[in-house]
Amino acid sequence: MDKTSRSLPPLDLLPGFEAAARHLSFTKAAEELFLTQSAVSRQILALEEFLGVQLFERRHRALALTEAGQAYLRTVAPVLDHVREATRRLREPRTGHVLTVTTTLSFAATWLVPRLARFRKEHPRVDVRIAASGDVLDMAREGIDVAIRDIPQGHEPAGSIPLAGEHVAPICSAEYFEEARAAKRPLAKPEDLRHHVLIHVHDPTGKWPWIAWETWMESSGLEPFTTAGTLTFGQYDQVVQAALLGQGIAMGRMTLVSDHVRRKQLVVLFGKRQRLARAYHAIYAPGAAARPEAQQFVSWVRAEIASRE
DNA sequence: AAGCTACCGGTTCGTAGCGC
DNA sequence: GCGCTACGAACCGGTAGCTT
Repeated sequence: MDKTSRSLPPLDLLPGFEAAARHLSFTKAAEELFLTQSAVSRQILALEEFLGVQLFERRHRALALTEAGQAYLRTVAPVLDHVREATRRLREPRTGHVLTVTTTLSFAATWLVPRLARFRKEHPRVDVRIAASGDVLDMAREGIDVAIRDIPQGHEPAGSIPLAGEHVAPICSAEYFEEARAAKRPLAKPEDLRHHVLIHVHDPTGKWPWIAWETWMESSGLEPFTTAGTLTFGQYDQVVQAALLGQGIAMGRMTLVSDHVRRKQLVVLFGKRQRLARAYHAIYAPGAAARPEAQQFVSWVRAEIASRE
């Protein structure tokens, strides 16, 4: 097979390329890879010859990536990271007590991470790894044991375990609530929101309509109205943080903010929580349901949620 | 199985260019 | 001039494939 018919380059050249691109130095790449500078230089030359494009601009006492080199690095680096991670997972001692959990960034940041120490206390032999991502992952391929996701009603995958229904309600910090009352701008009824700043999640693609203020207003039978201002954040945990700091009124996802409400740091406004047609579920990866640590983790999440509802 | 050969990927050593 | 860089030639050792 000649090189023009090969779709992959010689794979042993890629770590040299990645290291040289990262350090922008053949010498430093060589030190990292326990090779000589010359060997790295030859690897890069061989790769460039295979690809038919120049990856580096050789300058005096300096190295720079060409545009092609930058583009190639953007693809190659994560692939090598994946291979390294997969290799590490295969080679690490099989203690059987490492549990990898994927969930959304918002659930990880606002619910899971603050409670994880409690799970560790109850199950000190289980090492939990959190892979927070909004993407739907291939659990088997990514080495994930358990996923926690909020799933629309009717779309639950077979075997998923319901954890908690999702409710939303306007929330603000207790201090903000009191100050608003003292300033004669009380938060007694939904219409009072017009005198306050509303905190939004930046959602240009409409992925999370159920936590949009517009949806809540519509469901509450309110005509759209302008408010004193808006604050917008990219992630839901930032929304919660802003509400805690008294920067305005946020749309509270009750499962995620229940601890703050219980500690009276956050106040649920207008006394009414809207139930959404979606709920948090735990999903086991194929084969993971039989692992005791996976069962322990899911049971613990259920118990934690139930105890705070 | 043993020997030969070609090839590959590495090293060593030397060269050249440039900035300080 | 020194120190750092990349590059190239010559060479070495291991391996795969072929021949006997």
